[in-house]
Amino acid sequence: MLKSDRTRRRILDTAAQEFRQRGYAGTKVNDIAFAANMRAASIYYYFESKDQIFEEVLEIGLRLVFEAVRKAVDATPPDVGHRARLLAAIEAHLSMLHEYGDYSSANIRNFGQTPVEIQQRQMAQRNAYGEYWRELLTEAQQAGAVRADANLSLLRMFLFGAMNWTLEWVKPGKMNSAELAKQLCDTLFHAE
Amino acid sequence: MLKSDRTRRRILDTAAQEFRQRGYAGTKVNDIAFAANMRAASIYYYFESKDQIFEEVLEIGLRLVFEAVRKAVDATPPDVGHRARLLAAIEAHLSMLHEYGDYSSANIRNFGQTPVEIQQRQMAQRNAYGEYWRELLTEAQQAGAVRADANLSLLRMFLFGAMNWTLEWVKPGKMNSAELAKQLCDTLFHAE
DNA sequence: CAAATTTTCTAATGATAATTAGAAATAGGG
DNA sequence: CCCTATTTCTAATTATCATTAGAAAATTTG
Repeated sequence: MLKSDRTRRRILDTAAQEFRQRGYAGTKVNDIAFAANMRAASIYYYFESKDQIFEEVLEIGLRLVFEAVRKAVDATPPDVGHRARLLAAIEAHLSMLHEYGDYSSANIRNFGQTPVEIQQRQMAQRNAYGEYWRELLTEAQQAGAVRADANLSLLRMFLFGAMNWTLEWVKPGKMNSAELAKQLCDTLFHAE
Repeated sequence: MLKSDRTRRRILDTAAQEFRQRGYAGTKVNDIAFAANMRAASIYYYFESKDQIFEEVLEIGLRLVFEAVRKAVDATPPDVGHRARLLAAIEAHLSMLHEYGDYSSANIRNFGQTPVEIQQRQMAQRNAYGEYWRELLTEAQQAGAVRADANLSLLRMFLFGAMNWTLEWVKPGKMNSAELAKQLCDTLFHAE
């Protein structure tokens, strides 16, 4: 890996941390720079603007989770039940959410306070992820792994809320994704 | 009501809206002032600093919800089941959350990005609210209204997550607290 | 109405921030 | 070691922002 790529990555990592902690407007290019062991001007060798850094952090925060979930679902054997597939998806979401907590939390915490132009460019990705889960849940319900009378739109929002909120209360490094996923799955999908 | 009290209130209302929309650091005193039909300097006749406004918005955002929930619970007749009491609490939380959406969302969205001194002063109130729910759930479980094997700490966090997340997806003015509360209650507390 | 009080405004002040220009330093290949 | 391309820095520049001073306007009270 090239040195410049590593530096770019280091800037993104520290930026994600700052954005999570201080918000979009509260994060100063200077803070990012010093946390990454450089001066503010050097940042501009890698990025055009603070906005560009922010947007890339947002994008990564969602993409890593989406990719991990898709991969986990694809890796479940065909003969495994839909309930187990949901469990795998939830565990992957939780696991990635916390492994890259600065990115995903920067995304979740700041999205609603992001300038509209940036929000709009991120919407396609967001919608795709929502749609992916909608399909997962629909198939699971059709297979009887989720109560037939459950309102899937609501269920999905409850699920997102419960999962994403873990970023606000699970202590850093204390995440037990498998256990948490199991409990959440049992709580929300009690179909039998 | 005194005129100056009304003005103070108007400043808080518009400030809450700005803090929700643009975050703690992204909200300018000037923006608050113009949205409240005055100049920035006039704000300082009512508040010592932007931080003071912010802190008061945070406090109101949580207090209104806490008070509404306590009141709703106290209003349930003694002979009503614990499950119905939980339902009343959830509906009150959701209802207040959205009725004063700018305040509560300003609180929820920005708390994690708030300067530590401010966070610390808000912790007592936060903890009290959490404790209140812990007791509600404990009593409900003891009465058999919640599965005996449920982990109440987790359940409470799932519940908070699901409820608070509604601020991010329920369209303004479209909140049907009663229906949403019922669905959430059924989903999370399926004890029988 | 006039004096006293409350409220709001205009115009600084001083800090802080994003970004740029262009000079220095560093590193890799010959 | 030297040349070249890459990377980083120092020092502006320009803008924005919270806050204050103190004058004007509005409101209340006698």
